[in-house]
Amino acid sequence: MTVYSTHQRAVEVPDVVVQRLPRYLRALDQLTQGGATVVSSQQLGERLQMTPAQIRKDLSYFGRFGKQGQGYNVLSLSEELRQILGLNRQWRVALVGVGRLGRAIIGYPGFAPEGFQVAAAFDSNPTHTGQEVAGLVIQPVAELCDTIRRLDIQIAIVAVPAPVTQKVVDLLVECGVRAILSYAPTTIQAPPHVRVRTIDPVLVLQSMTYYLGSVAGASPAPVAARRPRGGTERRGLP
Amino acid sequence: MTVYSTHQRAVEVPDVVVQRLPRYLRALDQLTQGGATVVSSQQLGERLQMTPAQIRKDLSYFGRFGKQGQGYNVLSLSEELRQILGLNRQWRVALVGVGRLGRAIIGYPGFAPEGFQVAAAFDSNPTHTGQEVAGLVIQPVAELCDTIRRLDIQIAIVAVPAPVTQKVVDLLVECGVRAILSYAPTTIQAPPHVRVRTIDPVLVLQSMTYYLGSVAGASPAPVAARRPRGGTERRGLP
DNA sequence: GTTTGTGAAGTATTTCACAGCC
DNA sequence: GGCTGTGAAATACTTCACAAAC
Repeated sequence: MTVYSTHQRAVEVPDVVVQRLPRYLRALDQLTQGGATVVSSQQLGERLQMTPAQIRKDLSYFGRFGKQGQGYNVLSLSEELRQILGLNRQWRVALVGVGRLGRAIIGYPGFAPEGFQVAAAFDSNPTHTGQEVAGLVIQPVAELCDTIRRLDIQIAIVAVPAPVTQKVVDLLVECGVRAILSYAPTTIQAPPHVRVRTIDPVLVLQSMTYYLGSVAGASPAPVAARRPRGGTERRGLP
Repeated sequence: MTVYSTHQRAVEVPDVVVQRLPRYLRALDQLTQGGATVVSSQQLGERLQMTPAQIRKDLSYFGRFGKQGQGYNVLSLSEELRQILGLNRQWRVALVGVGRLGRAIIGYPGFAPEGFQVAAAFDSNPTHTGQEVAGLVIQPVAELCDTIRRLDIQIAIVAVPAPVTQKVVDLLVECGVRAILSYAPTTIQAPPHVRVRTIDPVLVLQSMTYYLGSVAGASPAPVAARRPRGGTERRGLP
């Protein structure tokens, strides 16, 4: 997976860069739908609220996809990105925890069109197991490893209560899962060969209130000076 | 909101630092529950998978909360952080979009204990408006500004389809909302005095597959060398 | 004229390492 | 002995700016 540039020097791609690639891909898909065939880093930057230089630099980690004086071919660049990200295949995903949140995840229509198929769902609660949710029979956690290996599942989504999250993660790792998306509001430990990312809306809200000032309805002034960097923050163009 | 250090020099607190504070707070709350009264940056770091130096540096933006040779008082540090983040009050939150996802958000039990009360819900679909969900009557979007101003709401959660997201955001901004948490898979524009953060599980999955390699069941090797930085990634201690 | 790809420069963020204190 | 707070050093990331290509 280490990328070699034109000059055959091994270059570690920063994770921040990898995290931006899907956003480029999405913008390109929208452009395709809009009928565009070519796009410049400038145009892409306007759409994504980031600098053209950053887009060019990011893409240059992986190859030379553009044409000077013209820009990037929308279709071929999106094909390249899909290739780089490993998205030109289906990924089967296991869901652990089929409570309120887990059910919302199973029912979320955004995964399938992008090639992520929730192929198995597990819960430890015997009242849930055996139930069918969105065409999936909830299995007991005891069957987790068997099913994950049988279906060659490498990605898991965890939506269990915080106190049991680490145990579930340990089990998933043991069964061979290599990427985990957790919705549990807790820190997770995993060996370095397993990628873990957490989605936690409360943490997001709790950091945004910092900028609101705690006095109700007062002091809208001092916020303007502060500018965000990176992440999912929006950016002003210079 | 600009913070003055001991020496009265104005210091801009980096947003990455602000984003980590809620994680410290959560760890401290867990420690309290476990009966701990004092904690060192070392112990906190182990719990949160980050370096002690980073924790100390982060906290030092806001004051001197620790005691040499001893560590931090768990209770008073968590009180300080709550103060800094503006969390020692209730925040009323507006929800826009009461489809499948919006309903899951209304029903999510994690907000209230942290002081975030979903106080109003809106939808443009007349079949939804008037309905009661979790004790909240869904209002038409036409009433959005009135209600937001009447309830002095400064935070909104947006769970509408991508194509209408920008329009909803513009409206919210116009009504005086200053922080927006969006679940829509699309880039959002907002003036600099409005904080915007997006939660997008598909983007997360799409960047994780990069590290999996696209060959099914093969090449588990090259991943180990790559190390994450910041964000919600876990970190190995040196 | 336009736009890419990229070293070099400029920022931002993290980590080191140690004086000072308990 | 242990631990914080913090300048300084190291590293990571972004932006600049321009030669080369169309």
